[in-house]
Amino acid sequence: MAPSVRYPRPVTIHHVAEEASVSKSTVSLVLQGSPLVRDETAERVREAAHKLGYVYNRRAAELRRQSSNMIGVVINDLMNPFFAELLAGVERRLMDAGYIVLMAHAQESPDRQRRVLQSMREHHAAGILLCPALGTPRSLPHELLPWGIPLVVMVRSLGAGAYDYAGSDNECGVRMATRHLVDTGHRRIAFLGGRTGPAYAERLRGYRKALAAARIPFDPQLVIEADPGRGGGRDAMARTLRIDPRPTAAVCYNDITAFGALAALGEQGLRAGADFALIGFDNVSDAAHSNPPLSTVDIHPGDLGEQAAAALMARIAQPSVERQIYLAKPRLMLRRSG
Amino acid sequence: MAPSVRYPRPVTIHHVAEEASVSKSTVSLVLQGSPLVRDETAERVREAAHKLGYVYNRRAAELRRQSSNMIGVVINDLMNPFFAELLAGVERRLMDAGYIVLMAHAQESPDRQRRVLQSMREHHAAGILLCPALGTPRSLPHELLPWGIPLVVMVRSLGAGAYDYAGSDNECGVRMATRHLVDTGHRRIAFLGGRTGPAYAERLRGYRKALAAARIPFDPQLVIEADPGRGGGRDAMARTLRIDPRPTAAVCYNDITAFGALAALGEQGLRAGADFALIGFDNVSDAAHSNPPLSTVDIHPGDLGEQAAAALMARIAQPSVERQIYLAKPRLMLRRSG
DNA sequence: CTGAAAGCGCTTACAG
DNA sequence: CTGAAAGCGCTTACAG
Repeated sequence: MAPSVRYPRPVTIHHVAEEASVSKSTVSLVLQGSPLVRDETAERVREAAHKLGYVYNRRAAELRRQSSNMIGVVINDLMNPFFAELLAGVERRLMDAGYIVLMAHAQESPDRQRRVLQSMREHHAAGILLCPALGTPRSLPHELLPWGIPLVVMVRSLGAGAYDYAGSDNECGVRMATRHLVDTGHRRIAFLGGRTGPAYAERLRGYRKALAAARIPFDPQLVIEADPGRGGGRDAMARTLRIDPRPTAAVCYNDITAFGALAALGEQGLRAGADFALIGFDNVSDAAHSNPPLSTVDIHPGDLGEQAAAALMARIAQPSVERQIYLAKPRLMLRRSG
Repeated sequence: MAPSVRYPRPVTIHHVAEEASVSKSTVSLVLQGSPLVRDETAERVREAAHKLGYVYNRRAAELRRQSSNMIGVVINDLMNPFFAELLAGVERRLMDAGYIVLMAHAQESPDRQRRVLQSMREHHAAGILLCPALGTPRSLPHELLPWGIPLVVMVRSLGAGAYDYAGSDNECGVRMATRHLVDTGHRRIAFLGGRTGPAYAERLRGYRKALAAARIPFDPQLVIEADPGRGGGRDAMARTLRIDPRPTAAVCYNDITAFGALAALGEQGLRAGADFALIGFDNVSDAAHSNPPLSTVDIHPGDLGEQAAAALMARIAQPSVERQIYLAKPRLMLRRSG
């Protein structure tokens, strides 16, 4: 059960009204900056409020007017800086617009995710920004429809369905990266890391398409699955270096996978860039300062979060707007690694 | 002004009561799992609630009983994985205890911080976990006292004052790291990165004490100030390598500073560990997979967040408990870099 | 064991 | 321009 705390009785508009010798309604009006109240009266009310240390009770106000300025945002992998940056972008935009965020970290657990969603509903969130846990049923957006609370899905697509979405063009991004590797002379190019999830399939497709375009036969041996994290990237690279004939380049599922791969390369005394070409995906801020700095596909994580927030706010303002799909346009960001 | 959204009229306990042919009070009772209601009746009520798609209005309930299960947490630098991990720990513990978190990213702006604090107050947060923005007045905890809302300060101390605090033993951690460097034969040891803030002073002191203990004269030229980030670490290391005679080792203000330093080392064709010994501070999860893996002072970021949350919950449960101070015990985590 | 009533702190027509 | 009254959805003594 939810824990609770009691507070000392606060000063309310009632007390302010008394102090200023007006009615509660008048106080409420001036608090809302209504022009209906005479300046002189308004000033008296404000002074009384200040004198008594009045603090607005937003919960009471929102209950009465059936509104809310809280937005639920659920993130599933805060350990990945990509999501931390996404969250920062979301929060920045929302806060600037006067919202406050109810944040939950579902840790890739669909069950935990379900619970926080329910909790956000009970708290009357005005909208929800969801970056779905791996394994989230595709029906989720549809299930939330009757809740009547605006939703935008971020980063991980949930298949066809009439929900707003903000993500990146995964296929195109990886295609560009792979093609760059081909253009710089590589033939044995691995696809490193990742394993499941909507983004994985799209990125892998980009890899295959670029290969096909260059008439390089697809070799399943070169797609090395691994946990989509640093450890996974490290393992994946270690395995890659044992393949015979050895690949000379790789595009990674995401930046942190690439960081792990950088570590593995270092362990073998190999230098990314010189001895092995490596490209990541996301362009988290760390990428500019890794050893060596990572070439990557830039999808502007923070900006993506801002766009998602903007889409949600648009949906809230106008529930009937047509379906919004924002796909960050990937840009190849070449640094030292590839 | 805060934006707002209207919702369709929801089904309330009133409707459930009608459907189940009981009074509102009875419905409320069964919703709370009270043993005062006959099983048969309770079951009928639950069925009615389910049938009508009733959803509990927590706001209304909390307004009535003057309680809250929302905890405000303000983080100031989400771009630093240390804080992201801290946040994840906080959230994990809080959610498991039935709370939901109101999260804000003040981005090191005391003004922004002030606004979100105010907003959390208006929303009746049951408690606040604050990792203060750089430049936060030391009087802040004292100013919040009359708010009557439990507060625990995290990571960055705000000087003397009667507030709960969860952080790490900075001085001790850096002393251990410096001493390790001394013990492995280094004499010219730099202190890299950081510039201001409470943690900076403490860490620098640890460095000086370790030097003093080893009878190595302190050389101000070897403390290289820089932004406490990756870029700063990179610059700082570049500058360090130009010092004559050149230092052979460094302890860094934090892990991301060390990551930047790793990059700078790589640019010069130097290998951390072999050519230059480097130790970080925090032990963020990336540290295990950097190139090369980073030796660092482990203060268990996630755990620290959990402890802070636990302290807050203890304070909420018992407002009169004596002052709580949790200092993570640092452990030297030796990997490849130093 | 269950119901009628008051009240949490606000807003919002509606009179005047 | 200002006040009295009803009501948002719940909980909680208090009767019965």
